Amino acid sequence: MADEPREPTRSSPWLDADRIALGRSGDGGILALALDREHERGRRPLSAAELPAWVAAREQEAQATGRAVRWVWSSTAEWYPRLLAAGVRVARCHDLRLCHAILRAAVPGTPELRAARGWDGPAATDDPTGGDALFDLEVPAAVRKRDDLREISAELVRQDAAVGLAADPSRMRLLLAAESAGALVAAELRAAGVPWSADVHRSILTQTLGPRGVGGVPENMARLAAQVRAALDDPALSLDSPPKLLRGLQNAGIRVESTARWELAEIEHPAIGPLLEYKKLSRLLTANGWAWLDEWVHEGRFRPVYVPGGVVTGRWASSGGGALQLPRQLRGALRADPGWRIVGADVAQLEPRVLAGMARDGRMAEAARGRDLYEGILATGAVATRAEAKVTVLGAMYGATTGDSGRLVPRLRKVYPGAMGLVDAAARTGEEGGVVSTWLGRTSPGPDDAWRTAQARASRPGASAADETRARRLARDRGRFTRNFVVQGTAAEWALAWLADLRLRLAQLPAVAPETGAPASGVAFARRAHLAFFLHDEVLVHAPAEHAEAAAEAMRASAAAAGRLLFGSFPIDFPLDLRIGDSAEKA
DNA sequence: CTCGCACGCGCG
DNA sequence: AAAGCGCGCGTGCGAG
Repeated sequence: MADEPREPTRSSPWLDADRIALGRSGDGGILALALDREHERGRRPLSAAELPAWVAAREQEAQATGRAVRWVWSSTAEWYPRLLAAGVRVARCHDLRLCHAILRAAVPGTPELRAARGWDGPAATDDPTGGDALFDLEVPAAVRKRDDLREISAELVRQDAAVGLAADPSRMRLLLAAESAGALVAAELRAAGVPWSADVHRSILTQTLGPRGVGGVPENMARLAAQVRAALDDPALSLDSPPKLLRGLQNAGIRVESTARWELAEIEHPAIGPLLEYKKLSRLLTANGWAWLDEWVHEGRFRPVYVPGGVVTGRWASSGGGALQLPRQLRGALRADPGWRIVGADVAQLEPRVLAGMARDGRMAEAARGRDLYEGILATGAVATRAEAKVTVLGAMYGATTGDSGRLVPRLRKVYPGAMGLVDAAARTGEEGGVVSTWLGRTSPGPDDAWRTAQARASRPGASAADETRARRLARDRGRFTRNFVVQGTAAEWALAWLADLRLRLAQLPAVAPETGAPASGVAFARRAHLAFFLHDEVLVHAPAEHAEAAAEAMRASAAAAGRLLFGSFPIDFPLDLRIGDSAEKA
């Protein structure tokens, strides 16, 4: 990837800015330090109470003069919530903790960066209650030390140096800005909350599970459980314990190895139908039932905890609330406030599109242009149906070797040698123990000790056949991981660039009067169109009805901008499925 | 009792 | 229809 042609200078409203570092002084106060503004260099001491207004003033000044500000702080998750709580948004930041992790993996030969203490590990606070641990005594000493303005400045110097040593500094700068913007979005998403109707949620639960009976077991589940027990002639059988259920099934003469749905689905037996239905209801009850509602939804808002950079590939993870696993079944409960709309957009086939862009595969880009990518592949005659096209593309990116998918991948290799060459090469690198990088330079972890040991054991003289088999299996497992890493990770980068651009566009839309503002969220910026949900390749915006069209247009424009920012003039497009409605349900 | 793990299944 | 990537979470259950 590093040998790809360089694009001209990358530029975007969220990239270029003067930097102001925020940290703490020895006595625990806050210090701000302008780094790129000669005329106002120097430390400005601030109290915690003064900080939000001072930051807001700087942001306003930046808006007025066109000289953008980038706030450099130890961790967005630790600094930004208190600003948001005071109604202050910032346009740009540099999240030293997240950027440290990227640079550490991506840029070897930076001993100072690697030796720096306190920059690894999770943020000091991802307190689901939104509490402010920043100035609490309970903040670990290493984190307090990390917030010292001198340490902030020193870390930034180390990071700037590391960027200069990156395989492609321009891409790395873009990645760090995108990662940091994502951290802002994550904090804002939590502050704004997902508009959630507990009434709709409850009615879905009652409709599906039935009313809660005695002992709290919903009636429909109790009825299904009774049917299963009757069909198995096992009146005391527990359906909630996989080992017990497995024994129960086997005792009834059903030959299964596990209680997984895909395995049960193959069995013809009167117990299976109600059992599968029971499992489905049970999942809804335990994951997103009445208890979840009580814990996570308050005053019309679901406030999940997002963890930017929480996945090795650069995707976000979540911690608390399960925001990234919300069942589609409940999408109807995600409802706009009165007078507001939900504007939803998802990217069709994001991963194969970024693959085409990375590989500069003109034929694959052609198949994707202006239409469903799978239809485009179907049109080449490589496969017989759209469904085949889909499983084959997924198989190519995941490393399928068997089944229909694995069987058809070689055909794809013939039609799209460029794209397939890229993922095949990534797999080979992984199998050999190497590291791979995304388009912007996020680098995969290297193999762990167990992996290296297994390979070493298999290659010494007199290695057993079992050693060799195990080593080969681990090598292939790792190859599938690195194969997918480059695609999933680059898709995550595209999505970050999309979010980064979109949040600034939405911030330009006018605010509505307080009385018509989203009443429940209690956050100043929620008086205008704002991001409400993000899920890998999908974004929901909560917008005043009169701004819904403008929000949709902003989403389209941001998607186009993200594509250009990553892939320049290469003709790969990222069409959105857009919808405007009262809820997040797809039509 | 708490903790870690496997399972199963939700999401992309 | 399937078996190939990345996650979080609730549950049951055995180890400490």
